[in-house]
Amino acid sequence: MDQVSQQKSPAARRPTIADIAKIVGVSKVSVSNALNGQPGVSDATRAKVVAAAEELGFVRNSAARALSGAKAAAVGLALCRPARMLGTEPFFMELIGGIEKVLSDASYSLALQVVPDHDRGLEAYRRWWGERHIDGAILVDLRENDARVPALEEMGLPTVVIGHPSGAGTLTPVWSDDAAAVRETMEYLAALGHQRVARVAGLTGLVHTSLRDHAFAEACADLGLQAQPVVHTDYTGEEGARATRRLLLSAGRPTAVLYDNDIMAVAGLSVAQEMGLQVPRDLSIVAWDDSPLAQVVRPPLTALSRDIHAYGANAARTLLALVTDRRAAGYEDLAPRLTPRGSTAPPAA
Amino acid sequence: MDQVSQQKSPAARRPTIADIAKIVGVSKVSVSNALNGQPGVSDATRAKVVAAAEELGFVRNSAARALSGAKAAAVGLALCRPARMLGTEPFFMELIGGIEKVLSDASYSLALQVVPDHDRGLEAYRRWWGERHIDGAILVDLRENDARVPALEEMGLPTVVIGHPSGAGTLTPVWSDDAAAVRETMEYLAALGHQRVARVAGLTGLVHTSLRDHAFAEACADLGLQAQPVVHTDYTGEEGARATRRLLLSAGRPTAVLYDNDIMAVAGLSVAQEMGLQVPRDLSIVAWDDSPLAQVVRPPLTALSRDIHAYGANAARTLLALVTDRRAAGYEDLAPRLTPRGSTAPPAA
DNA sequence: GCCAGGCGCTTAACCGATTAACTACCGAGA
DNA sequence: TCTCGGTAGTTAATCGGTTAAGCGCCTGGC
Repeated sequence: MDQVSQQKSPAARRPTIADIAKIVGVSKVSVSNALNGQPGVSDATRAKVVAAAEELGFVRNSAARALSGAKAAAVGLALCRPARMLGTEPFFMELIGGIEKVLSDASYSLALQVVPDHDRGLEAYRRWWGERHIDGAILVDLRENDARVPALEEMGLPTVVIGHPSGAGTLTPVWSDDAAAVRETMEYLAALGHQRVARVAGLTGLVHTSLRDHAFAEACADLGLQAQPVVHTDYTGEEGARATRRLLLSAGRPTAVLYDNDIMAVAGLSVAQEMGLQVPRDLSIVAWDDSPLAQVVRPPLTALSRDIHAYGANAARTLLALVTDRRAAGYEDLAPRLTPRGSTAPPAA
Repeated sequence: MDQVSQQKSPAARRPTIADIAKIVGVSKVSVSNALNGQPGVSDATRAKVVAAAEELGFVRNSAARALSGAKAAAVGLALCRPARMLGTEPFFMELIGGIEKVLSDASYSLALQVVPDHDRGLEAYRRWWGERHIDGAILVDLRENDARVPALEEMGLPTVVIGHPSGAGTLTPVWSDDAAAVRETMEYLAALGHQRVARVAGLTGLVHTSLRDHAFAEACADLGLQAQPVVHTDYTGEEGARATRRLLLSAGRPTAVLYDNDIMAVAGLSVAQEMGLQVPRDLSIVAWDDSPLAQVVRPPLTALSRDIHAYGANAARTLLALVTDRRAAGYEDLAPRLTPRGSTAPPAA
């Protein structure tokens, strides 16, 4: 009786190459070769094998395959954000969409984990790599002196860093020239006649934040604009609103604000309107990252648009190359381009 | 020379239980038992094994483990959305955040794939399950007569459906009572004195859309409100804006609109303001799903809020129970609750 | 007529862990 | 003294594939 209960129900057993081999009347190896397009199998045999596999509904057991040294056909992404912040940012969903597109065309899948901090993220990468769940990884939210970079280098995990080469160590970077975008924006605002431009930035410590901070300060100096405070936030609408309120109440308030994402820009727009300021007459607003959101508000926001989907796709393509050839060149994507809309104009008076 | 090149570089080889066995001087089996907390190993031996494993940086090869019948410790989610729509909806990111939270606490990971349509989604589930990559699945965007339901049933893949039981077949549903939320909202609007309430709905064919449509029609009838058109959209701000424009230009325009998500509600708000209507004096707006976005616009939007993070967490918990015990009860989450804010008021005259 | 070489297929060994079955030993109870 | 039972370990077989090596057989070139 015990033996019966230990036996798997027949329906539950999934067909293996051995089953196919028995049906066709050849060895396991021939079946394996036939199904994998390896040479050494006659067309007739191959056809019979394929037919039998089809009929049995055969699916490769990738565990067994992996055990014999095959690829995992997956890459990992540990997204390090407090859960609360995830929903608000369109950026990552679009990025993931782009990554996914390329991966699934190559029959790769994406292992995704949302983690609260970088340590947990590193842990996820380590586990995936150790367990051979993934062949490569994508690193986002690059911080200055990011501890994950040397750790991943040491692990030998093929990794693409979404972020500036300066912080990527020997890992392969995929990035866009944020400094150029800041410069372009500042020149545009200066040309409109703005003298006091403020910046509502994202998290300090992130490489791209400080790159933009830098470029912002430099542009102010070069263009002879008055130094305005840079306010750092956590990217949420709430903090964007608070930062805006503070800026607009300060003496010598700015006539233009550059926001580090569109959520904050929209929040800032609301605050300005609430305070009785007209946009763009009294305040010009520029959003970093363009999304439908930036276009549906009134006035529609002048934004630094970039094709995030393509950005993700390029990262995935680079990673696939890295996984396959063990090496790949970094990739510089297009710089975000300024898309003027109704939220920017010369300052009144 | 050929032999040399075939040999793996020594650094690349990862330690196995055999290596540990050799060091400690016991058999592989004892190492396995020691590391898994199985009985039959003395404390002294166990300690030595653990120490050696630590020192070697041993990580279990889960492929080998899976081959011996272990769980994959992962669940799958094929997100079926055109890429373009992903970024705009906070819903899924929050949902995934909630799912992830529970999964990662249980050391499970999430296999995510973004697919263009349901067929490709089903394909992904089939592949994952066939390859033993996942132990269970989560199904979202449930359609009426969804072909994926019978397919997953037949595959025997433990699945939690996020959606109403009526469409889930024998799969385990996790849902919330949308009809009740619609009723509550309509009663509230009727109590404010609205006679003409319109609805800007999501995609037709989705189970929850038609449930809401139904509840909407029923509530109109019960409350003696004038029948107003229901406009179906693809959830984007653009379509939300267009639908709103159409509604506001129609004869006997509505005094209140219920939107199926917050993006469209925000877009609708902008359209109304653009057309010179005051919200809420001339038009009341209610958004389905509350997000920071709904709160940062002016006026802040009255919304049907629900804890999406918790919703995802409950789904994941249910799935884990299903995977572990091969059975689990469905779970009805809290109905979305109406959160009145500044966008609703009695209609002007 | 002999050998080289390619084709189609086979057997053997292996990947790294798990489970089953069996052995050796020690102490306690009859 | 013999047996029973439990502990701590062993060896062998298994999961489902892949790779390496080898074996007939046929063809073609000299």
